[in-house]
Order: sequence, then structure tokens, then C-alpha cells
Amino acid sequence: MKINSVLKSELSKYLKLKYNLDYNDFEIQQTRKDFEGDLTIVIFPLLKYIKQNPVNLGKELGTFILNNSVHVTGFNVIQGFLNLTISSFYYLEFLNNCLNDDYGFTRINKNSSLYLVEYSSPNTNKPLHLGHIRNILLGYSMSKILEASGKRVNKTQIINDRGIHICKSIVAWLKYGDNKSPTDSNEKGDFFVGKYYILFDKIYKKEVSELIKSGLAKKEAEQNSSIFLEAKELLKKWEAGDKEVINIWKLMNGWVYEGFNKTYNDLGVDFDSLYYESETYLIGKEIIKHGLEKQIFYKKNDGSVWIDLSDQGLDEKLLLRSDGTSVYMTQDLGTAYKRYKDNPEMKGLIYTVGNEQDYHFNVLFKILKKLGFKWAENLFHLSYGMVDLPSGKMKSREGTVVDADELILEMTNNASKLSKELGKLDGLSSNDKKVLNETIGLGALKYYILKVDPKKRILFDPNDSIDFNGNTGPFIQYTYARIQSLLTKSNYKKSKINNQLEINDKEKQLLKLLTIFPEIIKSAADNLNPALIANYTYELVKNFNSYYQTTTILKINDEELKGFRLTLSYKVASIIKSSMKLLGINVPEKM
RNA sequence: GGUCGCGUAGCUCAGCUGGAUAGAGCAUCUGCCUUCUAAGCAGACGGUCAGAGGUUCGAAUCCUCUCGCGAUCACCA
Repeated sequence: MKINSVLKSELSKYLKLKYNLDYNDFEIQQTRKDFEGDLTIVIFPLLKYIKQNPVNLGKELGTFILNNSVHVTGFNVIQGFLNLTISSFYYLEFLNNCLNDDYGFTRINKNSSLYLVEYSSPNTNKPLHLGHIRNILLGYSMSKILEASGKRVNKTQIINDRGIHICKSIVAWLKYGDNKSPTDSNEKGDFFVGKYYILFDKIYKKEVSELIKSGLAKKEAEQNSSIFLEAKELLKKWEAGDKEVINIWKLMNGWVYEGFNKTYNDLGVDFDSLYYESETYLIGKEIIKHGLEKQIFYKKNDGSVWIDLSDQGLDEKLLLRSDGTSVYMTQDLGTAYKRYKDNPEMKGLIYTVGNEQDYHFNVLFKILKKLGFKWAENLFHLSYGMVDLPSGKMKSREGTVVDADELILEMTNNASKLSKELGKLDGLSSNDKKVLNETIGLGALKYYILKVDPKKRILFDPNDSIDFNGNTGPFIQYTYARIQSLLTKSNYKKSKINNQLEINDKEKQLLKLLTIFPEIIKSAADNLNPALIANYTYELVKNFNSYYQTTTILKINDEELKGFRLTLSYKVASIIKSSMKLLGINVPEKM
């Protein structure tokens, strides 16, 4: 039984008896370090119901709880704060009970509610970049956190595989590609295709400026560039199902997917289901038809289809162009519907998409609700801030992006350089070194991104190589590795702890941190926020280091105390490992 | 202009549904390697929580306004 609920029910019984008051909404918090005690009950809110001096009331409740709860061994009252000292017994018991659990992880079964988590969702015309990394890490981490809080998860993405952008790459490749494949030029597929996208843009810009020189207005010039017309023609052919075009489209997308898979693999993430826009945009059109019939949507004279959301404080929104082709919203309606059809029991669908699309998702959810879909109540937008560079916003066409692959490599190199300088990996095989440097470099990157509140924007300076000290991934990994080494060297065996054991303040602080881990997971799941786990883990690790430094664990003669300390270390290690797993970060046994 | 988000130490960030004297890391400075891994530990320095009102016993946190930054309001995705 959790101490908080025990205290609450005891106190509430007392208030009923003494004051005939029904009250169970006690505020219980961790006592600040500078006061004596472990848990604090705030008395002030009670004063509304019981007219009394807060100090006296605190003393009264403190006396009662001291006499009636075996867990409470002392109390003091400062202003309106009742500080309770909790017996070591309670914490030791807790430690014993959770020794054999896979800590904090709820068991998932077929009946657990199903959540879909969408992330990554790239366009297929260029490699993944730093912005995708934040997206991917957030989405992947959220799916792990949801699983840990007892939900079944289906990791999914919508791949934007059709449209003018991919046609641009195709045109440039057809004209200048010499029929070469990525293998021929020894390039990664997504970079290979991205190269032609950039090439297209270069030629397009040149043509436009020439047309402007020849007297055309800017807009006109943009519409009449010959390479642009070729791309448009290609798109038409694609939509008409032209076999030759479809084949090239499949070929080039295939190259891109190969490249993406390598990046996903490097990042250690995966997916359970894939959706392609080329397959869902037609469903979207069906939904539009359906909405028109039900008069939820309306058609303008030019044939375009709209929805009026002004009753919701929003504007009219276009759903289908006048030429009958689909827009972004059309596709998203179709994709959402298909996902529901494939997973009718889903209790939640979480879209990991940047905050530039807040409005879009607001509209999307409202439309689906207007269409009367009950499941539309279960849609959430995990919105996150942009990753900006000191030079400003990343733009792939202008080459001002940080490529995901490049960044991963650079982080690994940083780790390698540093470990060499420190002589950390001396004596390991070169393969072990490689694996470790990847684990550490990637750990630094992942943690750096995930510890920041998702809704805040990140300013990423590539020149400032990411830190390995302080509140960082490597620091946490390092601590974990130290504990592992400690446990190995001391022949750790799970021991039953004697409840008479006296523990010190630092040990108690660690035990307290262990007890709140499940709450942290739940809170992170509810708030769609992995940063809660990251910062909690850092706090735990920092406390452990401080404890560890001042405790000569192996020199303790008292076998019981030694056993307890090893057990404590073991539990801290297991929570670090669990937390890092939730963040998608590996922890090495040695470092 | 309307809407949404953000603004906390020189820098990067915590601070959950309001609670006590606002916390970490980096940077700067001072100690600590014969113990188990110093990628560490202990300590010093550093704050008008953007600003002004309001609600409250109590506000970095909630409300209103102002300022600054960003996003968005397209027959782009």
C-alpha cells in the first residue's frame, strides 16, 4: 500500500470523526531538503472548513497520525506545513517488495487498450534531418512510455510518397541521371534522390530568372518554367496510372526507403505499420463525397469543396480543389479513417507533428467530429517546437539542414575522440570500442533532444559539440556502467533486507526516489512528455553519485549493511535501465 | 490584424494539477585520484522568474493587459 493513500485515509477518517467533515483531498508532497521530515501535508486548504490556527491544526493532525500509523515516526509543524518523518521500515519494505519486479512496467495483455503513435512521416524526396530526429525520438519514446503505463502500442507513420515533390526528383533524374542507381554512384538512396531534388530546384530557379529577364512577371515565369511543366506533366501521368511513370516512381521511392531504413536502424527505432499517402488520398476523397451528401461540406461554384468551421471560431477550410484533386487535409482525413478501420478498438491516436501544424490538426479533429466519428474524440496532437540553427530555420532546398546521418556520425566521432583522450576504452577490442562509441554518442544526442520540454523550441548549435558532462545521456550511462561494475566485482546476490537496519539520509533520499518512479511514468504518459522521465532519471543518478562517492560500499564489514547497499545500487541501476529504455537510449554494461 | 505557443542565473534547461528560502548542468573560482571507473564528488559565485495589474492565507505557476520571440491563418505539404 502506498504511504500517501494510507495517510490520506487515516486523516480523512479522523476529520470525519472529530469535525464531521468529508475531506480526502490532502495535498501531500516531498518535504524540502532543508526541513526535517520526508512527506509534507499542507494544512492551509483545510482552514476553509475548519476555522483554526494552522499550526494548532497541524499539531493536532500530526499527533493523531503519529499515534495511529506505524509508518510515521515523528512530525513537526512549520507555519501551515505538517512535516512527517516516515520510518525506514516503510522504505525498506518497499525496496524488498519491488526487488523482483520488472520495475514500473505494467503487464500488457490482449485486453489492454490500444494506442497508435504516429511519428517520422517523411516526404520521399530527401534525406531525414535534425527536425525529423526530434520527431522520431519523441514519437518512439512516447510509444515506449505508453507501453510502460500498460497500453498496447502500434507505432505507425504516414509516408508522403506522392505529389509534386517526388515528381521533381524524378524529372531531374530522368534528364541528368544517366540511368544510374545509388549503388552505381555508391551513395545512400535517400541522399541520391535528394541530390536530384536539389538539382531540379537549381535548374528551375535558373529558368525562372531567365524568363523574368525575357520580360515575364515572376508568377508567370514560375508557372512556365519548362522543367516545372515537365514535373506537372509527370504528376498528371502518375495520377492517370501511367505504367512507365509508376515504375520509375516505385524505383526511386524504393531507393529512398532503403536510405530511411538505415537511418531508423542507426537511431534504434522501428514501426509496426506503414501507411502511404498514395493509398489513403482516395479514401479521403470518398469521405469528402460522403460529407457532401450529408451536407456537412458544401461546394462552391467553381467546384471546390469546403467546410465552414466559423461556429467553432475557425474559418472556412478547403477540402478539395476546384479541379477535383486532393489537398493535405483530404489525405489526412483518409488516413485517419483507414487507421480507425484497421484498428477499430483504438483508444487513442497520437500524431507526433511539429507545432507549425497546430492549426491543421485542430481543424482535422473538428472535421472528423463533425462527420460524427466517435473515435475522433481519441485523437491527440503531440506538438513539438522546431529545431532551429543559429543561422535560422532549416531549409532543405537551401542546403541549410543538419542531416540526420551526418549528425549521428559526428556524435559517434565526438564520443570516440573523448574516450580516446580519457583513455576510457583502453584494452577493449576495436569492435567493442565502436559499439560503445555509438551507444554513447547516440545517447548524448537522444538525451539532449528528449530532456527538453517538447513544446519548447530548441536552438541547436552544431559547432557547440554536445556535452558529455552534467545533465547528459553519457553521464547517466556512465553511472549505470559503474553500478554494473560494482555489482559484478562484489558478487551481488539479491538479499533479503533486515527491517531493523538503520539507514542514512542519502540512502533514504534514494529510496524515496525509487518509490515515485511509477508515478513519473504515468505522468509522462498522460502529458505526452518524455522530458519528465529524462529529468527524473538525472535527479536519481545525481543523488546516487553523491551517495556512492561518500560510501565505501565494498569496505563495509557489516554484511547486512553491505547487502543493503548493494541491493540499493541494484535497484537504482534497474530504474536507470528502465528509464533509458523508455527514452530509447541504450545503457552499456561497461564504459 | 486574428489565433496558438514560448520568455526562469552570462549560456543550456528543470520547476507536474498554486505552497516554505526558485533548482541543475555549462562557464569562472577552491578543494578531493593508494579504495569501486575523476565522463565523478564537495563547495563558492551567479536571479526584479520579460513588465504591470488582478484572484488567493500564499503566484514562476491561474486570470487580464503590455512588450519581445516564434508559428499559423494558402486551390503548399
